[in-house]
Amino acid sequence: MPEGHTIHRIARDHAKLLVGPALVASSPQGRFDSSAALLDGRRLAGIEAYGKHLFYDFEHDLVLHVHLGLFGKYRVHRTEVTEAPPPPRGAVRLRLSAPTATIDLAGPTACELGTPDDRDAIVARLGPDPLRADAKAELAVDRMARSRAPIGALLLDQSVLSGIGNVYRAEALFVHGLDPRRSGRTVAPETLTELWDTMRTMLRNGVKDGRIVTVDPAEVGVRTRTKVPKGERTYVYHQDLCRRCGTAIVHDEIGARTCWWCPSCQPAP
DNA sequence: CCTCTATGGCGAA
DNA sequence: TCGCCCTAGAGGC
Repeated sequence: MPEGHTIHRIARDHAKLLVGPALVASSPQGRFDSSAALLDGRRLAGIEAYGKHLFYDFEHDLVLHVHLGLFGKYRVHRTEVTEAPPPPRGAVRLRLSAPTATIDLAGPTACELGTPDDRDAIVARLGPDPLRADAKAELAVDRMARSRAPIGALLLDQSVLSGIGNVYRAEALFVHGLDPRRSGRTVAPETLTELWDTMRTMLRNGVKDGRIVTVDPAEVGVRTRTKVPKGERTYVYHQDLCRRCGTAIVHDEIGARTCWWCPSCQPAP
């Protein structure tokens, strides 16, 4: 489920559950044993989300870096103070417990302990994240405006901007009528700025809703995004027919992932 | 039971 | 560009 919206939501939720008390850390699966031992008994000062990366700031300059990748997932268990968390289900790499909450992490691409310097090095490789208040949109717009690469590949390039994944890229390009194969430098900078704004709005909605819904609810005949039925939440991503004009959706490999678009609403360059 | 898929990213060629 | 890593859930038999 993880594009940037998921990551920022996790940062917010986990901070509420875990910041403050000394935590109990373990690796039920065993693959994070020695690092979990280092975390055990420490307090969490805060959590930062940057693009699709999570940084858990523990006391004494210990930073837990988590990247969910394609398969990574968290499960959250709320408990009474006197109640033990349920036994871990499946391959749980890391379990962190506060008195009233436990989080289980399974299947992450990255789960590693490091220093604030390590964190800075990772962030330095990332383009601006539309969900962050400190994001400089011009950096991403300039990169795209100069690039010969397809715009569909640029949106997935985390060094250009961070947090966009395969669903949001297809949907944002649809909204602006852009064929994903168009080279970045053929797109007007003003359009690229509008594209950035669209992605930021989509991501913010995703944080709020806890899911990706990019269609206008009115177009589907419901009042709110959360009422849009499954399978009707995107215009072109994984669709057979364009939800706006009915044209058959086409798809192709762009930026190493399958991209869907409407050949009518997003005319070829 | 098996096979397939997925909103990601890395390092080796 | 390709292979590979990581896991859960859905669907087929």
